[in-house]
Amino acid sequence: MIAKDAVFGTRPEDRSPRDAILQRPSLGDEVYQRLVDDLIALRIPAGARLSVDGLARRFGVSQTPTRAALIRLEAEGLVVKKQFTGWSVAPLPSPEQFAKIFELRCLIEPASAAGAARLASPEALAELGSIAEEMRAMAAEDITGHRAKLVVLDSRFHSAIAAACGNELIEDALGRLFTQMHIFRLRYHSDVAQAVIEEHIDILAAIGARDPARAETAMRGHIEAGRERIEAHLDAAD
Amino acid sequence: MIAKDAVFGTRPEDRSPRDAILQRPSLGDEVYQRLVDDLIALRIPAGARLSVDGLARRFGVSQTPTRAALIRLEAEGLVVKKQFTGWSVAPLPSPEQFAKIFELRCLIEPASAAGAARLASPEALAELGSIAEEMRAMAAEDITGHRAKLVVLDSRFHSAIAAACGNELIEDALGRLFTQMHIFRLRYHSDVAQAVIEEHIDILAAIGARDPARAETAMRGHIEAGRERIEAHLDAAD
DNA sequence: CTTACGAATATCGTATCGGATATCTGGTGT
DNA sequence: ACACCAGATATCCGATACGATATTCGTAAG
Repeated sequence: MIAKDAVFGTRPEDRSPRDAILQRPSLGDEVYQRLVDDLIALRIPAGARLSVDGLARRFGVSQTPTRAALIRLEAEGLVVKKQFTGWSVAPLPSPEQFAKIFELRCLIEPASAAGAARLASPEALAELGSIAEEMRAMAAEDITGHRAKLVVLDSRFHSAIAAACGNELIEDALGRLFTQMHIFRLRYHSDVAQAVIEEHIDILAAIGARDPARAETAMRGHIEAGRERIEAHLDAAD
Repeated sequence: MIAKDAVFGTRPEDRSPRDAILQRPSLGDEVYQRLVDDLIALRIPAGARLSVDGLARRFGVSQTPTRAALIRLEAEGLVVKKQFTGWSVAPLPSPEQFAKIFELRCLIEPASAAGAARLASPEALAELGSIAEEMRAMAAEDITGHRAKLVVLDSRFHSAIAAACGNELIEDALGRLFTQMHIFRLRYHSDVAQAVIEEHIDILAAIGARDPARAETAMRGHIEAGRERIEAHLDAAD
């Protein structure tokens, strides 16, 4: 894998204590992770200035790891740098850019679903099942109260499929898209619809049945339906 | 655009002197560019250690911009970092990884060709034409003498199509793949075949005729033919 | 109200330092 | 001869101080 997806990894706790001793994360990694958390939760507004000095003081570290984190974030498109002006949070994707995200997803994700149907390990299937079940239970209880959490689980579901398809390049490419999409959806208060949960179960059933063709079409329908849901939501007043 | 493709940009000279005064690149950017040039030309072998101190002395800058460049390169997968050990040039892609590159290209590039057929500007068409013509003239003269140059032009041709398709996300995603592929091809002495040049002309004709469907199928055939050519080449002794 | 100038502020990059860790080297014991 | 262990070395990680330069913003003049 070229770049580990630190945003929507399917198992946040997969770094065992034993490994933590052998390879604890660097300070730069920790600053990066905290900034990612803040950014994808919209705790820092789009366009806000991110001064190296201010962030370093806030996190209690020096400028060296802070710069490292910002450079990584810049490479992922979450922040932008302007010469002699500094870093700032990347502007919100416009609806046009959002359409481009869906265009690319629609090229890649049907194939990732088909690949997952062929190659998913039993553990990966269990992971997918638990995410889908968690979303179903949560939505049955109260869909509006778990808005942010459902959006996170939706990203985790798609990331888990990408991770199971056997092609790390596909996983990386989709990971970048999911981050952008996540921020967009939180900002525009785009809920996870009830239909999403049912579509996830359809996709999971096809993958579990080892039916690549059905997984592919289910995923394609899911993405196109999602695009239409969000466009309808954007047309409505906000 | 999220991340400017600094590897196979179609116009290396598009930074006019006027702009250079208004926004000269940072030292980190310059170090990054020089390292990219060295890496994609294989002037630094795969696996070689890249010490921050050594590179800083070599380029006549301090460690700060050198680290910035290495972090960017790491995010693009050209170098890898090991905690407390340092950076080194990323290992060569294995044939399996190479197949995964083609798998992803085959998902995206037919769509980028179709998009270019719909949206390419006259300037973009002229650019594509000049690249295709340059390759044709070069190959007619002596194909083995211009091996490296033809590989570069091939990447530029595909990058120009990606840039013309109207979706920066597609352009970015493909840019990463082209870099990996370029290095792989140079390392394994995989020539640009005569057929490649003719296939490029077919694709260009379909784009120029504003025929998305034909551009899409031509591109798909081109990529699959390329995969088969390289697999045949790998099977042969090296 | 608009424009221009200059001080304050922040960034970019340099230089240097110390602690922590990996790697290499050489010696010792079996 | 080989495995194993300890010390030396090189490098990275991070902190800090400083100068050069660009941006920003308040203020004054037209």
